[in-house]
Amino acid sequence: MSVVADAPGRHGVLEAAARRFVAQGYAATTVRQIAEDSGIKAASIYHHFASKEDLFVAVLDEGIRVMVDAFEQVGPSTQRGDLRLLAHVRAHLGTLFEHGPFTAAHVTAFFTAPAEVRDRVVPVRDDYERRWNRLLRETVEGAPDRELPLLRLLLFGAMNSTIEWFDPDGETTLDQLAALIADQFLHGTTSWGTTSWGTASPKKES
Amino acid sequence: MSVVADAPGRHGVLEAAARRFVAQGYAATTVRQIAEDSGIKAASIYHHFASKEDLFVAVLDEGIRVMVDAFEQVGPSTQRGDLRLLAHVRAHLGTLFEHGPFTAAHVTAFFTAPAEVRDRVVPVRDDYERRWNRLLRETVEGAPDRELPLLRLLLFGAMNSTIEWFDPDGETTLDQLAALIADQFLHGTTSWGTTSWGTASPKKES
DNA sequence: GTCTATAGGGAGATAGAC
DNA sequence: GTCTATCTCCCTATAGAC
Repeated sequence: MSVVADAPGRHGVLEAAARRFVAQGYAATTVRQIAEDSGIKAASIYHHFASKEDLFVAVLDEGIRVMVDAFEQVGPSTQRGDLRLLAHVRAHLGTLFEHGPFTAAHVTAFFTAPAEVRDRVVPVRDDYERRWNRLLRETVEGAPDRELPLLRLLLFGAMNSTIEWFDPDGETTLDQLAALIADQFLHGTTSWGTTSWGTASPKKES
Repeated sequence: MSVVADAPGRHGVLEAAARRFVAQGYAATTVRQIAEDSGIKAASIYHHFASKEDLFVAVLDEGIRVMVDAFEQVGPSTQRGDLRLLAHVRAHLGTLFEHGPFTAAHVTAFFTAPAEVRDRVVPVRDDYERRWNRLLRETVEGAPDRELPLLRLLLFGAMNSTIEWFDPDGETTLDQLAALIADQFLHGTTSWGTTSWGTASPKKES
């Protein structure tokens, strides 16, 4: 904790804020802590952001930008259904563990914010969710259209929960975790053993 | 919000606290709010609980008790693999939506608490998680033993995420949702259509 | 078991110098 | 763009009467 960022300025503050929001939630994070992590004083935060609430919204906006970017970079090149879904699952997990703390804030801090703050972020979330609905419609065969949003919510639930227990420095790689999740989502657990994904290892505690 | 409980006393305080913690998280919830919802003054809270932290731990302890109770009541009567898992998925969803706000606090409020508070609850969580590991070992065929905890985490992620979007008063019943989740977990999404689960309907917003 | 009163601390945010 | 100093508010928790 309390690691001073290399470069201050607006983006340094934004990243320090994201890390604190992820670790402690919105309410438990103080502007003074964010300032200390950024290497400046609390009052200086207000030169970059009008309020703690605005700072939080800026963090979540950046988180969505990272997610949409990663989604776009997968591109339509991978065409077969299963591999295409796998590529997007891997990209989503990448935004949680490899592309800074901004996306993780959506998972761990979003619901710790007051409802009025959450409402300001919902519109940008919708865009990302629509991309996934479209993707599932094109890769999942058999499921009726009206159930796709619900299947997406279950897949998001499984993917996003990893932020609470997966250790990216453990035995299992993100590639293996993505393969496991994509395979489980598409084919379930009873048909196990048709593919081998290597060893899986969650953190010590739940 | 701010609904005054019918009966005060220790359990009234506990339930009011659980509701607030679920809705706002640990840090954003004040002892004054809990007192107001319970129909007493803030100072009176401290007659029942030594601190806000103790009150929070008591809520989570009760949440685990509800979960273990529900798990036990399913019993070993349902013997076929798929139906047995379905019964436990249904029971777990029941604790989230039908048995008071205590279990929901584990999903929405647990990670909003300071780490020292979370650590006090981890031991009681372990018990419930072990039951599920045992259940999956007996109902899921094919998966290697060392991957079962990871599959459990994915299933928990999917089940627990429902607290963020499922509307128990909507078109879909909890029975249908449980069937959908159990079927998806065991058989995936590509073999869809072999069973019909009725209409699924999440809330308006994500 | 609940109350009034209050201690003691820390929060978000602003004013104005440099 | 960052600082020091400070305002105002509300938090958890305690003391002691009833």
